[in-house]
Amino acid sequence: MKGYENKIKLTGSLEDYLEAAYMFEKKNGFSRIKELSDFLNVKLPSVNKAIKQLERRKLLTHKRYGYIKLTKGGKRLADNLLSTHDMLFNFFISLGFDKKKSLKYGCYLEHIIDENDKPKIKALIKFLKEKNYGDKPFKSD
Amino acid sequence: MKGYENKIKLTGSLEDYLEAAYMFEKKNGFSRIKELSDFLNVKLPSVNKAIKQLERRKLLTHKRYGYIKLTKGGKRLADNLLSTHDMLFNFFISLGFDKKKSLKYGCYLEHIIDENDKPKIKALIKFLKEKNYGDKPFKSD
DNA sequence: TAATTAAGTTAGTCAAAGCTAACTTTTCAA
DNA sequence: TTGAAAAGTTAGCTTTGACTAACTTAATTA
Repeated sequence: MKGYENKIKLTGSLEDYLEAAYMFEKKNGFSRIKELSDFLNVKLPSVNKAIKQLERRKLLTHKRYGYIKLTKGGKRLADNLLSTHDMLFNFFISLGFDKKKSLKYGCYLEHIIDENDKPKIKALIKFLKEKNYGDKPFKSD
Repeated sequence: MKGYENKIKLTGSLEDYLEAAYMFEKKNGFSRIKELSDFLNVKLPSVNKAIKQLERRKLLTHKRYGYIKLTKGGKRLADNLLSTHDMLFNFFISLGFDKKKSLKYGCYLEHIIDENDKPKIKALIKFLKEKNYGDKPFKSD
């Protein structure tokens, strides 16, 4: 039915796995358990389990001992996750936080931020960038 | 030993319980399981268990079937948590988010925000308040 | 003051998300 | 081409933080 949105609701953790898999796939055409393990700083069996769950939800396919590839639906979701991720990272950067902190804070908020607030955040980034806030961090005392 | 800081590290969840208990205690002189349950939207046994953990860590005392009161150390910690909470709430308000969202986003970040970033955030709030950003929310398109 | 209701407690269940240990498959180099 | 190393898998454990069901204590009110 038109207009019907099949909301796939993942946990924050599963969103991280999907997002990372998508990143590697964009770079190399596929991703593997091992690189996700290294990237996300979790052990191989943790990745294995997560990938199985994403497979059950039809967000990706995983050939035993082989490649991981996102499905169409997985890509659609991951695209949105990644753009949210990037947006929030830029948001904190434009507020003057360093890269490490911007990544940390962004990575937490990306799982809970409301879709309706994204335009506002984008507008804020644009505004702050124009003011060069990131380049002229506040003196804090 | 002077200069030695005994870092009590709580989970985000336990921080929420301690913070809420402190809020009620400031208002009424003590807190109770039931009001924490209502306030935090969890069942009575969940509060009970959390309170026991905070008691083990000597952050509060709890008389069976009775009052909850923070210890000196509990108050010191809770004071810091609460001020972080308020700061982040104000931060999002000053960026133009509504109260509900400001609370939500603040409540997530308060458990992970770096102590060193607080002065920056305070400075940002001050700056944004002066510019009246909260009152003139961005047109998002 | 006895009975009912509200609050608090205890025990045990569940899901999420990590882990280790032990095993299997694949890959690569001698 | 074979055998060691790397990658992947499986099973089962652990912690956190919620829950329900059943019970006990305290408070209230008829």
